[in-house]
Amino acid sequence: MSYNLLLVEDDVDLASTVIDYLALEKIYCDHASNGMLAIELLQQHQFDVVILDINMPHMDGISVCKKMRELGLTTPVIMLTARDTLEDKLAGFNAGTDDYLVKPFAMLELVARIQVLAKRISGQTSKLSLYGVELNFTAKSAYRNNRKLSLTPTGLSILEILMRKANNVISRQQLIQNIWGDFSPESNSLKVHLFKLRQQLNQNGAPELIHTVPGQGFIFKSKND
Amino acid sequence: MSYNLLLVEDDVDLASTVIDYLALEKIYCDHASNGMLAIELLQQHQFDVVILDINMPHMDGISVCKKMRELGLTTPVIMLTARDTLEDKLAGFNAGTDDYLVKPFAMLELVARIQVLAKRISGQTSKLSLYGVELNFTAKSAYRNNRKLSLTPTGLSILEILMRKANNVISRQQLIQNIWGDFSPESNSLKVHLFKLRQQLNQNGAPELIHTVPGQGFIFKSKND
DNA sequence: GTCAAAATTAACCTTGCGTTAACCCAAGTT
DNA sequence: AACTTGGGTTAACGCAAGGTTAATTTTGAC
Repeated sequence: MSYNLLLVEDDVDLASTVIDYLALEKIYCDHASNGMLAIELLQQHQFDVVILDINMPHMDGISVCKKMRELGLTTPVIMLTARDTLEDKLAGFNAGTDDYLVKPFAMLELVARIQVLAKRISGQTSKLSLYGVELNFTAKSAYRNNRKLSLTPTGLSILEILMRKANNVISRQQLIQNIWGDFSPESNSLKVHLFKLRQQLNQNGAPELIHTVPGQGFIFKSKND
Repeated sequence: MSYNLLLVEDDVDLASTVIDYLALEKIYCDHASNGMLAIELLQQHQFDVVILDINMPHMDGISVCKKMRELGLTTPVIMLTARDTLEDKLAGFNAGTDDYLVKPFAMLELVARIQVLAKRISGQTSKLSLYGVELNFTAKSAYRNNRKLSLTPTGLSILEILMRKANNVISRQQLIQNIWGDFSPESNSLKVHLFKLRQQLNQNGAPELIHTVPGQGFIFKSKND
């Protein structure tokens, strides 16, 4: 998995050290040497995470973060700083940062924290694993408790739709829309697909995961409570 | 905004210190003294964030977190620990934690980090919570004191209408208008719906929340005001 | 063109929501 | 006291939504 970052850091040497290291981890990193530029780039491109140095001339990291949030930019932010007093940290969180890392830090810790944030945002994984159900997109296969399910393409896509919105009710209409697009079968096709999908999922008495919410739709979750 | 946390910590004294402090911040915190119990509680209830001590007998925090993720529990985790080596941290992130805080830590920092994680969740699930009644729009379900109510679509929408205008009287006409639009049933349908809704809300002697204002309509409020 | 897999259809069964009507109760009116 | 009015409670019914099964059509690989 490769991520797309923005590093905001006025110290060019430090910046290139970080960028080079992250490149080894397949994390690609744009660089902005000041806050103004950062805001501009953020408005033009989509980043997974922003790494923000606090101590910068002109516009410091706190202000950049505040400005971002004011502009409605919700990209996760990790603040980097040498200052580790509680006051500084609170100022950071107050400005809307998601994480706060004190220099000197280990690159591996930065990478770990980047991954946590990036994973949350981009649901773009090739595998989806939830409640013992594993969905492998590249292999187009699904497992429950390590037992392979035999699903048809539509069965698989129904499962995917439900799992991606786990714990959310999906209406019949939404399902139909997502599977068939604007025009769809006229009869109980969906019902049959759902039935067969559940049949596969619930082999040997495994608990139901696709719950019906009468009059509302279906929901993928562990227990019906 | 009030959050609902689970603290997993075997040291009961420390636990109650944390819980008491968080209570001041309007953060309500259940307590599990061991990993097993934590997993069980997590499967039964919906928490915004889990605070997980790493160093516990029997099942340590790392294992608890791993187990959670295996089970598909995506609740954000903050690990608390006295161990601050890079290895320990990486083990934590590898197990699927969202944040890692080294003891001793400032309560205010913990609170700040809780809020960051909780906010991210609350952005994903839209809820309305009032007087112990929780309305989850994404799951289209309602709870009172964590007990699930079985409501029909109309029941749910009546509850929603009343809760959105809590402490205001809603006339019958307004209710009918909002539920059925311009043309509506001719008989006592609304009465029956209301009756069934109250029946669900007031199970095991819970105090009435939907009060009748004779000749005016209905009002959602707690008794003592 | 054949064949198997997948999708759709139709028919039927089961569940449960919404509506209705009928009845109950208390308070106010005549 | 009988009647009216606003509201609460209950049971019954019809119908739509959902689930199940089998048969038929479509698709796509060979």
